[in-house]
Amino acid sequence: MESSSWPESSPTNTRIKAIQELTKCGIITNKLREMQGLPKITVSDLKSDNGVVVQILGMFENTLSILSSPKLNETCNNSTKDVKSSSSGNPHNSADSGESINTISPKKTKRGCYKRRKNVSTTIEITSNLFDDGYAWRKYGQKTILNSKHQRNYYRCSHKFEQGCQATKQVQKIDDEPSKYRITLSGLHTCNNLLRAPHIIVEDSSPKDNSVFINFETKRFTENHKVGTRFQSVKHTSKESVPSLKPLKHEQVSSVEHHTPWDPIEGLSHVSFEPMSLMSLGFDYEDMVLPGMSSSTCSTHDYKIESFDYGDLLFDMC
DNA sequence: ATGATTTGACCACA
DNA sequence: TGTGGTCAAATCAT
Repeated sequence: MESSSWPESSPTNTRIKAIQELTKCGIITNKLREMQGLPKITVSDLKSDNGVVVQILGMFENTLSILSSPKLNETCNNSTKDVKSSSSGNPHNSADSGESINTISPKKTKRGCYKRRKNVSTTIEITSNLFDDGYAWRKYGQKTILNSKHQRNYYRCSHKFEQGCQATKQVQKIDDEPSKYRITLSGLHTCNNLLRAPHIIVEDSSPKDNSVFINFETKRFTENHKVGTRFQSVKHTSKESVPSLKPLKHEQVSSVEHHTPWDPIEGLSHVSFEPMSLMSLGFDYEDMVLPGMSSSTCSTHDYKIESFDYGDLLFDMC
């Protein structure tokens, strides 16, 4: 379950440590954002200059190690299926392990036994087409929403079980504007599998992640078959839900009606603006303009609202 | 065979 | 108590 390994359910000390780390991250991230005011930031800037990125990386690693420490898992182990899944690293195996655990804790025999995440970051975007944000999403649910013509689709990060990534995403057509979708991103990607700038993520030894992913429409734009399942859900979603992605020119509008032409940098940074995404990107601006992404294949953002709320902490990324 | 999607069921929260 | 978020078995796709 989503919340099991989240600080919400962790011991106070552990949570405080995590919060401290995240606080530092917020400060450093702000520094980084100030840097973005510069005319141009190159990879070499990011790597050599000031070590900010290195600091961010270190802090996130610290946070993640704190949150994924066995101690923490022990405390969660009693009440969730998430832990058993992540410990096995395989959702299918987890079913088996779940059985055994269930015998210990009868409560877990019940489906849907989980705790909802309340203090997770949420990003709401209104977009007129479904672009790929560089992450691998897996659909886990679809639901009819009251007073809404269209169903809402639920996605989680494909690396949820492998890496305990907590990110989830909801996609729903807007009633008034069926051509547009509201995308709600929840949680931060703690996985290291951002595909958009794979050559940057040199630390990742996984060969599958070293492929450039430019998948705005699975069938038409996927250049690398290894990533064919990325956002595959779009292709398969039924009837009304999420149709094929269409190439559009990009138009980005902030919540204050700020209209700007599509900018690959801006656009992408808004697609995944979580700290982990930013960290994983580590890009040069030129690196952002991927083949096939420039010009007409870019997506349309109309506006978005972002905030990162970690309990007592609020990182306003707007 | 393996992994992704569908869909009914279950539970937390307002 | 109703609604929405998630789980997980069944089904589908590769």
